[in-house]
Amino acid sequence: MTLPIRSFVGFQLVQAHRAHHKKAEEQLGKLGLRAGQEIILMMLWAEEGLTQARFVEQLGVEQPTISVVLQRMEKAGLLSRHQDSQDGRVWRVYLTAKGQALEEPVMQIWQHLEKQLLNSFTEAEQSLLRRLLMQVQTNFA
Amino acid sequence: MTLPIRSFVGFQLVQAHRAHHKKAEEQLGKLGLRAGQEIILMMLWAEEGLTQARFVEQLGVEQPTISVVLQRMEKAGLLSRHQDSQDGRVWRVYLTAKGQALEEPVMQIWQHLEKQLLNSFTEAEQSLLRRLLMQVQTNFA
DNA sequence: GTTTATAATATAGATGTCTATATAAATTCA
DNA sequence: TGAATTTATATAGACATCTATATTATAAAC
Repeated sequence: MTLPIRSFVGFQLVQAHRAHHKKAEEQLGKLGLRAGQEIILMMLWAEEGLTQARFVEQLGVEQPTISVVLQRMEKAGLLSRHQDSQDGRVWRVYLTAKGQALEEPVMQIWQHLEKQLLNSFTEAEQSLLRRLLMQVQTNFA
Repeated sequence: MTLPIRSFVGFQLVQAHRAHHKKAEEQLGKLGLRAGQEIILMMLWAEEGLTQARFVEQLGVEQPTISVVLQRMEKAGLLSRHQDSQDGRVWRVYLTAKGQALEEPVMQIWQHLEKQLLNSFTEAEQSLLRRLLMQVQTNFA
C-alpha cells in the first residue's frame, strides 16, 4: 500500500506553487512579463547596478538561468547591462525607463496575488505560513 | 517605498518550492527521472490505464504538458500507451516493468524529501502547513 | 613576467511548463 | 444520413530552469 501523493506536504507545496505561478503568469502577461522577471525588476527597483552574482545569491537560481533571463529582459527593453570599469568580468544591470515604469503595475499585481493567496487566512495563519515556508527553505539549504 | 520582495508570502512560496524542486531533481536524477515524472508514476502505481484527461484534472497542469511528458516517459521505457478499444480518441497509459520497478526507490526518495522538508516541525505545524497549502490552492482556484 | 588558477559571464542542449492551434474520433442535430 | 460540434490528443513555438562546458578577465604563484 503506497502512500497517496496527496498526503505529502511536498506535493501540496508543488500544487500550491503551480496555482500561484499560473495566476502570476496570467496577470504579469498583461504587462508583457513572464513570472520570474518581475522578481528581477523588484530587486532593481530597490537597488540598481546589481551583478549576476547578486541575483544568483539572492534568488537561489543557477548562474546560467540569470544570464539567459537578463539577456531576454535586455532584448525586451526592460534593462541594460554595462561592463564594470574596475573589473571587466563584471556586468552591472540598470533599469530602462520601460523597466522603471513597471514598478507601479507590477507591485499592484503582486499585492493582488498576495491578497488572493491569503484569502480567508487569519493574521496568525499568515505569519505562520510565511515562517514555515522560510523554515522549509532552511531545511533544504 | 516599495515593499521588499521577502515580505511576500508568495515569494516565500516560490523560494520554498524552488528548494524542494532542486532537491527532488537531484535525487530523482539518480533514477533517470525528472521532477514531475515521479508524480505520473505514483498515479499509475495507484491505478493503471489512466487517460491524459485524468492526469490533467488530478494535477492541474495543461493537456499539452502531459502529452509531451508522457511521450518522453514512453521513449524512456517507463510506460506504454494503448488506444482505447471503445473510444479511438482515448489513449490509456500503462506501466512497463521498468516503470513498476521504480516504485520502491522513488517512494523512498519522496519519504526522505518529506522528512527533510518537515525537519524540526512539530506535528501541529506539519498538519497546519498541509492545510494552509491546500487552502492556497483553493484560493487560486 | 609568464604560466596557472580563479572568478564572472555566455553558450549548448535538455526538460517541464505554458498558449495557440491542428488533427482525429465521437457525438449531436437538422 | 451528413454536416456541425464537441472531445481527446498532438504539434509548434516560447520561456524558466537545470547541468556541463566554453570564454574571458583578474589574481596568484613560481
